[in-house]
Amino acid sequence: MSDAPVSRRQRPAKPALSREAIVGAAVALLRTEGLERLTMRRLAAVLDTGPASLYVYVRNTEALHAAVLDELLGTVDLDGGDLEGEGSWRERLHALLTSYTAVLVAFPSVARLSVFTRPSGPNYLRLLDTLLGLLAEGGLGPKQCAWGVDLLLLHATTIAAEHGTRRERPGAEEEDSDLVAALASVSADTHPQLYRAVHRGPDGITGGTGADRFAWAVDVLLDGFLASAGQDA
Amino acid sequence: MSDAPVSRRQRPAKPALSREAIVGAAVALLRTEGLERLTMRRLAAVLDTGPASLYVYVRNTEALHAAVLDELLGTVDLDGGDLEGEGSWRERLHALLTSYTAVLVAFPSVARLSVFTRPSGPNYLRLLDTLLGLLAEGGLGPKQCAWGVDLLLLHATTIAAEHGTRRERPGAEEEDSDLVAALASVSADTHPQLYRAVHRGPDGITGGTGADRFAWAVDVLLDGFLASAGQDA
DNA sequence: ACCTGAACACCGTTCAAGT
DNA sequence: ACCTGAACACCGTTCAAGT
Repeated sequence: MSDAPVSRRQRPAKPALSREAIVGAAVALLRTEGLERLTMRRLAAVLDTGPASLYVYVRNTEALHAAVLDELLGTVDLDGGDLEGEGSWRERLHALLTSYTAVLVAFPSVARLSVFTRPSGPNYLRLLDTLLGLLAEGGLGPKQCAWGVDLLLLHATTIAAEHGTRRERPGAEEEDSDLVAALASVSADTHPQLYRAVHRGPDGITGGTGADRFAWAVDVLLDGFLASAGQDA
Repeated sequence: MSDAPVSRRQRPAKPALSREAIVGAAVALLRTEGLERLTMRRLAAVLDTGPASLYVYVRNTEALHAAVLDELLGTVDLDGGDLEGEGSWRERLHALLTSYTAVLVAFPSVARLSVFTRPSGPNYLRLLDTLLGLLAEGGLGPKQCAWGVDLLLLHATTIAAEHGTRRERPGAEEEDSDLVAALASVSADTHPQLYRAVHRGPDGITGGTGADRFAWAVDVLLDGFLASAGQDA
């Protein structure tokens, strides 16, 4: 019996190819190298095969990326972390969106991807359901809930993409300070409004921390939903 | 005198290389081929030279894209089109943002780019100044104006990117109908909130036209700004 | 200073041929 | 059915050598 060749011991057995194995290896590659380096060719190399073999299981690069996004959405904490169902609907909603952005900020390249990729996997559906429940609990009308969920997620996704990108890519910081420099040298004569908005400290156009501004924006949206509900009653 | 060789007549004179000429050709290439095909190599070919020559004037591909974005922002109508200063601040703001999105929807790939590229050119600064003026006219406080401008532009940019992408790329429509199918088959037992939001017609989660939803979102933001101003007065 | 040929180090995707 | 070698048609960027 047991006549598995010794070579199996020396080099780890080449894992059988499967969609699951491919997506798993893709997520691992994402974690170590980032989405930019998650290419069909590199992935094939990791799996010890040629790129052509992947096309049996994955339609193309875009489909691969979508599968990876689906996978990551499973790590979002839907229960509001520490709160565990405690706290007002507004607090739990803040916690949920913060967890969502945290996941994406950890993978800025995926955040960028997810701005333009509508997932449809089970994790995304569960996220939608939970968010809708919180908004309904807040007393929003059906339309405000249905349309608002999109807006909240869009906002959270974009913020995560921006923040993560700034953190990750040196080029982005350059662009940022290009803008900061341009704002600083704006003249009160030609851009009166902008000049005032720039020179106003923490309430100015460049003021506040990312977290402050994120929380502020979420409340703006929620208050806007509430006001909108009153208008089309 | 006049001893320009006849060959000049037969083949149009090779235009002198310059940053201006390069960006001009880049915009032309963008219009005909889209951002995806606006590569250093193609651009060089159009300019009848090798790719290496472009690096004398443009730092890299990213800088080229940023320059192209700057260029396009110049075509946004800041005066609110038909309104020409008529109408309430809210109406003019809607008109301005609509013009902004229209420009970006016409070039979906640039819209995608501009979600993650903070321009700092004169056209962007003028846009900021005009928006700030409209918000101030609406009676918003300094913080609401300064932070709100970002939010409005972010929203408009993202919507344009999404809408344009859906219009342009067949793959996006596939993703979309993947999601529509997933939503349609959601069970009331496992996803009660989502189930209700799906089966609610025009006010449902997939209801309304893009324009409806865009306008609704802008008003949500504006109402949210107004509510937020009351809170931290 | 400006320009460029040629090279380096990559890509995604397809397809005929193998097992 | 699954897998793959090899090819096709591209990329961005650098650099030594030319003008």
